[in-house]
Amino acid sequence: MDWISRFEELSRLDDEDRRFIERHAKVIELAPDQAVFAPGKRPEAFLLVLEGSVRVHQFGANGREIVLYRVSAGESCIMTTACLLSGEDYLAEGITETPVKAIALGRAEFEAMMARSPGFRRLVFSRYASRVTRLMEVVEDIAFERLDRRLARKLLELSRGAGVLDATHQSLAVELGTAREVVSRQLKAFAERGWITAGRGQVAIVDRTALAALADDAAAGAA
Amino acid sequence: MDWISRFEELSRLDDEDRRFIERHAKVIELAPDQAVFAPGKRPEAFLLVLEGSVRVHQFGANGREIVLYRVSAGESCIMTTACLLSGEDYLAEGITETPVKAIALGRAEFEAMMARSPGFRRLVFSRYASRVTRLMEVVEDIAFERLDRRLARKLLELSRGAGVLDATHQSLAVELGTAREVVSRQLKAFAERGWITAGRGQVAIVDRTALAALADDAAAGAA
DNA sequence: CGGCCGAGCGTGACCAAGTCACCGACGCGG
DNA sequence: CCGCGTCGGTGACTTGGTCACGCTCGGCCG
Repeated sequence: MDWISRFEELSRLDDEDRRFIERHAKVIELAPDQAVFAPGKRPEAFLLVLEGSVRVHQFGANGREIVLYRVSAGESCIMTTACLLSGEDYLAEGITETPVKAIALGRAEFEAMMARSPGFRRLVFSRYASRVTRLMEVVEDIAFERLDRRLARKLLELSRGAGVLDATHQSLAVELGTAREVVSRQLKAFAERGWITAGRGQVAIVDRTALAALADDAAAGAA
Repeated sequence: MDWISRFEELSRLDDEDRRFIERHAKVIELAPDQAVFAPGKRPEAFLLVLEGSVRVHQFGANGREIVLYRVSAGESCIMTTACLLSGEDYLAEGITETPVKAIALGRAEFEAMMARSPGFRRLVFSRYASRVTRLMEVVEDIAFERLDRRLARKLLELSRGAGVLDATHQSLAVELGTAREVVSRQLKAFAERGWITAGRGQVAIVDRTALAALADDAAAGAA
């Protein structure tokens, strides 16, 4: 039970607060591709992810879908926290991408921690704040950025330095909140320029610098 | 100094907490069209709006702009709170639309209130949560909805029952995060169907039910 | 009073993105 | 080996965004 020491903010709490958490928090484990929460449901507990990552999706009326953000190790999900504290229902859906280990703190225990521990409050709020700014970045992205730049960025982000990336055109479309055909066309254009090569269910990054140039280029439309 | 009684959550605090706020909060007044906060700046205080409303804008690289939400009487701004608590800079800009009266609580006093008063914590969090869900609705809107429906909704929302609405095509474009020409075209289409009539700087709603039908129609594409 | 200028609007041409319909290729299980 | 489901490719068309204009109204200044 040394998960507390893995998180800076938690390990900085005083001993009493730490013991309180250790006594009242449950560690839960989830398989991949499971729904952590879903639209219309009410949250039960405050969640802090210890291992793995959770993808948060928003659905549109027409069946389209977009990934809003991910919650990874050391982070808590604002959706859960927000709904827990305000009593609203979820609007989005959370799905585990990997096996996930998390600690869950019931509503009453969460409120008790908020009352007693300044460090815990700071932890909750700072997580909260960075999610809000992240959401605003998503708005900026879909409202103002061109799709080729967004796709280039996403490819670099998801490949995380690896040369090959497992993703279907459909899953990339969901990441960007667009349609599969659009992704197919853009990937084809990238392939024709020699920046990537495409395989069934995977994309190989060939010219990382070219992609990065497109993604970063502040002036947008040169080349 | 009876502004406390105007807000349910505030008036439900115990006497001691109320007095603490009364002693430490400053009431500030702002003229219309003034910047309350702007990108790159650091927040100084927690703000709760008593009268008037503040528009929160996000800017894109290419000069385009979108209205994320408004903060009106009885509400607090999550941007301010989030940045105050996490130490991040603003990403958006807040502009008063009307004369605004608000109470400001310094950082230290805000943290003290968070520490001592469960009711105050509930107030802050519930505001916070409803903003997050609002932001997610914005994402859904721009990512998945057709522009004609969004414009119809916005016209109904801004007219608030009145028959005539003061707004330039440009200001409507900013509300929706699109370009002026696009708004002009849509308004022309609405006018041709006899739903509105357009004047310089104003739009008169003629057929409210037709607009509402377009806005609400879940199946989207009939007619 | 006339002329100027800036804000607001109209428009056509073009490009980017989303939608629809349909097809072919691959892979897996029966 | 066949059938079926997932994945990807493609053309035709609509919607939305960009660019480059030009017009008009209203106020202001000389």
